[in-house]
Amino acid sequence: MERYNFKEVEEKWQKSWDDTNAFSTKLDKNKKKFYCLEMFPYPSGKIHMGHVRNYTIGDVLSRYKSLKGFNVLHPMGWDAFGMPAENAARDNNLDPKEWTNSNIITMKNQLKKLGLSIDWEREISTCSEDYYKHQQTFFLELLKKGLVYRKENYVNWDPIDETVLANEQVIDGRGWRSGAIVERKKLSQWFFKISKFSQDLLDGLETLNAWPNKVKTMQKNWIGKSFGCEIDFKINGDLPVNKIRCFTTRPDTLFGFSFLALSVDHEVSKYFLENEDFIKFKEECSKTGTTEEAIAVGEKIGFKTNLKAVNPLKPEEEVPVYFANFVLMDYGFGAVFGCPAHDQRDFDFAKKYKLNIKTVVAPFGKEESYTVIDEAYPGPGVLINSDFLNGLEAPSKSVDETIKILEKRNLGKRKVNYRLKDWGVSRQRYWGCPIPIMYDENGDSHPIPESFLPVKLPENINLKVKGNPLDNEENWKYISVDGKKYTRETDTLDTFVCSSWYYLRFCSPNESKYGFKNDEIDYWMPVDQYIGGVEHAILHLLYSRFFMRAINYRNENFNITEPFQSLFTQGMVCHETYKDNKNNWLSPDQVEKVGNKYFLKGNKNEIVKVGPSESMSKSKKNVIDPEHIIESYGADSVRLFILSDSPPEKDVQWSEQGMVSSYKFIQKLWALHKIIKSKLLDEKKDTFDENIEKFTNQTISKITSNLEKFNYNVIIANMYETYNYLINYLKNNKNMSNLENNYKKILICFSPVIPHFSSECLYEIGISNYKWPEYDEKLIQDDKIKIVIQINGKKRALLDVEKGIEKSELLEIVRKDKNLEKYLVEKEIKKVIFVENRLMNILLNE
RNA sequence: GCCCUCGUGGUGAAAUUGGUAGACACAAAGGACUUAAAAUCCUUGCCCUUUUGGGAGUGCCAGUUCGAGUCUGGCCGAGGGCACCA
Repeated sequence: MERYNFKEVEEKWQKSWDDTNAFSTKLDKNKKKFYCLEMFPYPSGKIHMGHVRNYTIGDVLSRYKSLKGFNVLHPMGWDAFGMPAENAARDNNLDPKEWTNSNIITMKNQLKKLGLSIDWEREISTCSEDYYKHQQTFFLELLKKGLVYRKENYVNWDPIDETVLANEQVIDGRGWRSGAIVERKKLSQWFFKISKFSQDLLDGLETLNAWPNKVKTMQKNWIGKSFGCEIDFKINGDLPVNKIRCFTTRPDTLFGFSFLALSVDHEVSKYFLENEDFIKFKEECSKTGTTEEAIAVGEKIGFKTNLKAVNPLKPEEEVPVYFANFVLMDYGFGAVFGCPAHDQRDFDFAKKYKLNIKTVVAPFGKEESYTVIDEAYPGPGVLINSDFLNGLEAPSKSVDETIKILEKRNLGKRKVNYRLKDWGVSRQRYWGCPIPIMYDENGDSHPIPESFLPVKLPENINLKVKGNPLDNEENWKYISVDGKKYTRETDTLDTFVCSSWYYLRFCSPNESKYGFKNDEIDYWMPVDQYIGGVEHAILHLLYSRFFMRAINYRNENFNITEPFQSLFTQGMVCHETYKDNKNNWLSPDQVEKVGNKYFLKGNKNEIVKVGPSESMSKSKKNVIDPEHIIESYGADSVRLFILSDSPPEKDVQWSEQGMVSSYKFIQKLWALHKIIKSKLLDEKKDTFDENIEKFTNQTISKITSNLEKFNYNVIIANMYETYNYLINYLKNNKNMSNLENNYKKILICFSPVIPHFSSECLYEIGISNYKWPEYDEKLIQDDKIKIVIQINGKKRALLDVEKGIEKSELLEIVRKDKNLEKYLVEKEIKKVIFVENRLMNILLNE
């Protein structure tokens, strides 16, 4: 038997697709469009299994939609700015641009070997001037619209390298390269006013019906709308501070007020800048990281002032005012009203500083005797110990009621607050899009004039400097405009900015004047299906949604608010982890499995420790190189395997055995193909066979609906079922006249998953132009069905009956059935539940 | 710590969306073919019964229902996100 030569076949078809630009797309208003987009990759060096999975999922969909007659846009590009290039370049004395571009070439070749139906004529790279120059235009447009501003913000500062660190570069509070203890430091930075659109971004979520609920919930929580009240607390003390404004969602617990906590950056802090203890305290606070997690987990510490805050509902009561490390200047007004009995964080703080803990909410039914002792009670209940508020249901009625009282007495104001912070886009790095701004001698910022745009990144620069490399480029740093000398902005833009609009660029990749053409985005946008990792659920997706609104804002020609119509978040590719006896990570190809035990390859004496299966990552060495796998088994086998084992939205375990079985399956399909082909050549074809007709229609129906629902793993099962059916069927059947037509349809159904194999087989039976097959609804129905008979809810029989059988008729059959007789004899039937074509449940009087 | 998601055989999973739990595959055991091995094919798969058959069973505990993997509440466990990785 001739074996299937995947190498030859795959190369042949890939070349043919390349030569004919088979997947290049043009705007065609007569055709319905389908824009399929997968999150574009960072060109880190080689593609990894996560890419294989992501792009296979998108490719299956694109090929299917294309066969369905859509004008499919399926582009690919490179998210090419970012830290890894800068680090690799710095460590190996390379140019980030060369490093990036050579990675792009490698990865593009690897993607082509997967047989993806990509329109490579639309390839873009965010680090090319052609791309980032438009981004500078957008930046200046947004600046003009008042959506960009400058403010001070904290960063992770490495005092040895004199550089800003990303959160991931801070390991256990120390800089990853220098080992210095990382400090919080304030820097003046550029911000996008995403908070202006808080409500709009929240409302927009309601329209995204084809997004996973979990992503919508995450974004909703991220935006963090809360209803509450702003309260001005009267302040007594020896400083010229009369009042401090607070936002709270629980004004109803004011009678449990026991301290007021301020951020160390609160304006009141200006009176403490000469206080040595306060300075020390502030330094102590700066050691807590900048992440929310670090603040939440870290110890709560405070600095007591001699100020007192007055309880607005009980003017005779004064409580101390503290500075505290857990209060953020970004949220509310940088001041928190502390009610320890009903907030765990406040409770911990109060315990530590021995402050009053007064219970003001009791769970329902415990109004008489309830007191908070060991932990805060944040749940619902009834207000107690609260004077005129007593008895109100908390928080459902009490919050609203309290706000009314505060408003009436002019002590507070109803307010909606959002957690969403403005987007800081300044990065103190070289390898990013330059921010088109310059500063005059007073330090005031000005847009770079149009005639000086784009601002190009300087080349051949020294990356091994302290601080920001661009800041050290004396030849680049200064610009002279109209005879006046300016200093350039040396920060570059966050790479999330690049990925916030790239999907527009794919619509007009060659437009040179502006980032996109209106008629092209009008046709192609929105993206019909966006596919990527759930790790982008919040930031990238929210930033993109913001970016569309920002361009839309005061722009009559731009009508997009939601860029991604449907979203699919795929799971990760996981593999077991291995360690040797010195606890060093081992890669799977260093490990050998004998029986149930794992050994170091070539050394049966050293047992390898097997760890849990985790997302493939270089640091844990549990990676499988897709290129190597494609070479050994072929692209179709890899595509088949990566889809087969788990639903695409869940994590999948990489398994060599699973991979081999996919490979074998293709070989079996090839053998089947040869049998069918020989039957087709046989001239005696006199019988028309209904069975295969019916089977084919059922298969088309199943695969079509599973494609629509992203049940790609089930499609693979459908493919196995199809093989199992056909191989048995052909054993027992002579030649039939309708074999070719049915086989053709089956091959087309397989083609989105295994395009090379299917193309070759279709070609071999002489078919080159084809569409997605339709199925006949009448043909997929069975006349005979199996119906479940339950007695008192327990399954007792499975009966073969005519489809559509009536309740009374079925009951007669049941009564006569020998196996069921014993249950029914001498019993009275109380009730019969009948679900047509499904089941009958007979309830007996016991 | 906060937010989100997910728990079904030895393993990955399927289940017409409240109606036959375990499709399809991997692994294992037994068998067939073979001098032998590989490859391939067949059978088996929790407990009781020789069989027919019966029982338990979808992380744990309750609840709703004629009926729960699916709905509700509580608990336990795993994973993801937490604003400068992309």
